[in-house]
Formats: sequence, C-alpha cells, structure tokens
Amino acid sequence: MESAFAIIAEPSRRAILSLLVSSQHSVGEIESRLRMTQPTVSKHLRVLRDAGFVESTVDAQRRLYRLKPGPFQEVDAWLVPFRRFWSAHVDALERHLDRMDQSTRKKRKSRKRRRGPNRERDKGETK
Amino acid sequence: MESAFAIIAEPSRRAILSLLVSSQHSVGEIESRLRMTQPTVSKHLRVLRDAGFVESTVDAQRRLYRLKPGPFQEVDAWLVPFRRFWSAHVDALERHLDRMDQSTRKKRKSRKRRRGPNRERDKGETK
DNA sequence: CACGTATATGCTCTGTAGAGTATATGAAGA
DNA sequence: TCTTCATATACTCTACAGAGCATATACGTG
Repeated sequence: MESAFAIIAEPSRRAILSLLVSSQHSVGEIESRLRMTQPTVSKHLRVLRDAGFVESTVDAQRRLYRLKPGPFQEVDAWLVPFRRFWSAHVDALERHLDRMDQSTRKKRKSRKRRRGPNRERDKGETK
Repeated sequence: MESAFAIIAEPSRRAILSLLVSSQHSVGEIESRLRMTQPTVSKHLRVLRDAGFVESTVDAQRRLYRLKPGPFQEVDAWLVPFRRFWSAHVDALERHLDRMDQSTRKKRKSRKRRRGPNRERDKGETK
C-alpha cells in the first residue's frame, strides 16, 4: 500500500479525494456527505495521509483535510507513456489546458470562470 | 474488480502494461522478460483483457497481446479535476503536449515554450 | 472537574486477490 | 496419430485489506 495506485484503487478513497477537490473538509463532513461510518473515514484518511494524498490541520476538535499534489503527479507520470494510445482525446487535454491557460496566462480564448458560493457539486464514483 | 484503478493497482500488471507500450508481445516473451511464471502471466493478462486494457490475436500457438486505450482514458479522466493541484508542473504537461502536437497535431498552432518564474500560485479555494 | 463533541485507534471477522502447482486445451510437425 | 510447444484454467493456500464495533484521546464548555 505504498503505491499511489493501490491507494486510489479503493472506491471510498477516490470518493474522499473527489470530495476534497472542491475544498477542505472535516472528518464529520466527509462522514455525512459520503455516508460512511466515522472510523471508516478516519482510517481511509490515515491511509491517504500516509501516502501523501492529503494533509490536515487542526481546528479545535476538528481536523480539516485537504489535498496534496505529490502522489497525483506520480500517477500522472506513469500514464504519460500510454497517452499516445488515446491521442483521440487530445481535445480533452486541450480543454483542460485552456482552463489552465486562462489562469496562468491569457492568450487563448478565455473562458469565464465563476467563483460563487454555490460550488459544491458532484462526488459520484460508483461503488 | 471492475474498476480500472483496481487493475493497475497490481505491480505485475503495471509491469506488463509498461512492457506492452513498446510493442505487442506473446505470453512467453512477457514471461521471460518480467520473470514471472507462465500461469501468473496468463492470469494477469486475463484480468487485463476483461478490463479492456489489452486485446490479443492468435499467431499459431502464440497469443499476441497489445494495449487498448479505453481504460487508460478512464483513469486519465478521473485525474482531470485534480490537475489544478499540481499546476506548478504545467510546464511538464506542456512539454508533453508539444511532443503530442508534433505527431497528432491538426488544430493547435504550435506551442511556444515560455518559462518564467512568475507563475501564479493557486490560491482561491474559498471556504 | 465533569460532560459532550470530534476524531483516532485497537481488535475481530470475513472476503478475496495473487502465487504455486498441476493439468487441460489446442495447434503444429514428425 | 503421437508428440511437443504455447497458453489457459482449476484448485488450494495464505495474506491482507476493509468494515464493524468498542474504546481511547483530545479539545471545549459549563
């Protein structure tokens, strides 16, 4: 379970990560949103933290968890050699790049990005 | 174990996939190159085929296995929302894109490498 | 200090994935 | 046909991950 791949093989953990992508959350929030028991959430968070996927800060009795980039990069790096096999989807990558572009520099057609209070959205991941 | 993530969680399977990225191979070749027993290779290939990672054709008594793109896309798609967390490495992505452009490009005008220390750090994430 | 809240951890149980070994299938050549 | 090569599958064994439940720890409030 050192491997980042083994970590994200777990559906519950992917769900947690997907939830944290929007913003940081406390254990209790994760618990209620994903409808998992508290020990289960804590254990998964432990694994995720040990693997470097998340980090936490203390807020009174709560622990706020948020993402860390490291392991994601590792997974992404492994995928690189395979990308030539789905070059048909370069467009998705381009769309992504576009989004990225408009935040880091602006030269391509810019897209409007809203940052409103109504942000929380999907979380999915089938079981 | 349906999820593509569970499939690539297995080191041996990742090794097989990495081997097949260069070209197709027979079971025996995989067996000797990766120093695994033949039944083990066959079983992993079975899993990989069922999951759509590879396909095989018959060559006399041999079976030649090669990659299929589908599941890789699935994994890559899942990673997309997380990419903003390692935007520090956009450049690596760009480099990749550049390479991709050379082989598959049709619509993007060739990208210019610009490197600058003035990168915008991700911040936002309200809440 | 006692109590409630928020989270972590220890323990047990169960399912299952992966390896090893033996064997079945199937094609090719004598 | 008999034999050999290449691969697939069946069976068993073992390890371990994940869930449930109970409990420990830590903080905050009265």
